[in-house]
Amino acid sequence: MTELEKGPTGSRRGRGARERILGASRQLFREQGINRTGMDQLCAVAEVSKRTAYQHFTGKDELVAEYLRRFDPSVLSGVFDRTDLTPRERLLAVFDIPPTTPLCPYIAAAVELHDPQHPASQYARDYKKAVAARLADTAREAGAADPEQLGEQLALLIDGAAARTRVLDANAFPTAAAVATVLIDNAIPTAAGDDQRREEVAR
Amino acid sequence: MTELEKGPTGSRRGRGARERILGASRQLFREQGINRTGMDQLCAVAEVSKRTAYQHFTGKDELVAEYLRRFDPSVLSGVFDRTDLTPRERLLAVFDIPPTTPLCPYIAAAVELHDPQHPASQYARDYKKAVAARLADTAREAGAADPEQLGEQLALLIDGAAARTRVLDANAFPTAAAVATVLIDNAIPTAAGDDQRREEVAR
DNA sequence: CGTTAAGTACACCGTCTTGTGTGCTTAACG
DNA sequence: CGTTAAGCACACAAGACGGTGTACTTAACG
Repeated sequence: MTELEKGPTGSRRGRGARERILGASRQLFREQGINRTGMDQLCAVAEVSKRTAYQHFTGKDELVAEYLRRFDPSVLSGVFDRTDLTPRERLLAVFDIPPTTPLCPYIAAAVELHDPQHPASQYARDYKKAVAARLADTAREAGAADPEQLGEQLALLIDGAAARTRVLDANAFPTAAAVATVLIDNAIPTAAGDDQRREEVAR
Repeated sequence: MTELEKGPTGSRRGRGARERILGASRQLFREQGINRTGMDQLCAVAEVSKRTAYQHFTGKDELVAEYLRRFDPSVLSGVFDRTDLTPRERLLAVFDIPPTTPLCPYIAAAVELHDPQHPASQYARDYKKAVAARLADTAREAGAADPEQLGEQLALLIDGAAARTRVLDANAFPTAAAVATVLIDNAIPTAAGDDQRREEVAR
């Protein structure tokens, strides 16, 4: 509302309520899920009175949507802008996630909220499409025959790795990376011949 | 408890409570999710008194676990046993799901329950591993170079398609099938030469 | 200093949630 | 027919949930 939203001038414990609320959301929604996190607990962790929370957000739904909007998928957004990598390397770097990743809140939100009309669900959809588009752009840059298709395929691999990691409680991104290598090398005409490709497939 | 659990002799409307409860679970957990389905509503749909429900299941948790155990993923279990298909065709048929599929309750349960220790979460893990193993068996039968790896990769594609279909509200299985084709043809030494393979990739 | 906006404390509401306790009816089976 | 187990109706607990009302304090800024 005011232009003083970010960076509480003096964080005398009290002034930066909105940011503290969103910080607590990030922590609790990841640790416990959205539905299992009550507003009471959230406010307690954020060290914010409940009244204040409801002055910043009309309801929990709006808070959830904003939480997703604010979520910075540091891996992806960072990878796409790295100029030290070739486009092909960037496509593969997407699967090189640190093991401490909290795991795709967009999928979690869509499943937990269970309502495609929910603002957060809509945003999750938009975000997923945006990632696929970014991947397609990079694929095009890398000279892929059908960039849109490759982008969609790689996006599917990311989601598959995320979902499988969650269910199995074991990192599935290496498997996804292996598949990605095959797809990329098949889609991009490189100097590498069929022999090398076949070797990478077998690995 | 008794040996009369399945097949109510006379379904005079009243006797087969347990089956009706599980039937209602299948319907409601899919339509609304687990957390958004209360025991009151579930009992109403099942036409069962709440007291009866709690005599069959010690709590909702146990009901959820049993719901997952009973879930018949008709597509997968059917596909693996089809003798009219070659192993390779069976691996691809997995992605040929009817559009009316309710979409992987195992992933949904793992996300909704948000507790890896929950019986249902543990079963989901077991099930996913079993599917990967079945895929690996079929891959071995088809003569794949590294059946375990191919099985794990195909399993990841299935989960990716399921998750992505849920989030985007659009069928992602065709994309997964396209990737599967590439993987399978790369992993299985067939009479088909590299030229044909390259064509399939471009499609 | 005085105004104004931000935040606080805390009680409270209605609703929904899982789960029980009690006493009754009904169907199956020997 | 009489026993036994399955099921039923219904009220009720106890707590979590999202959300509000009210009156108060504090910090920033001109």
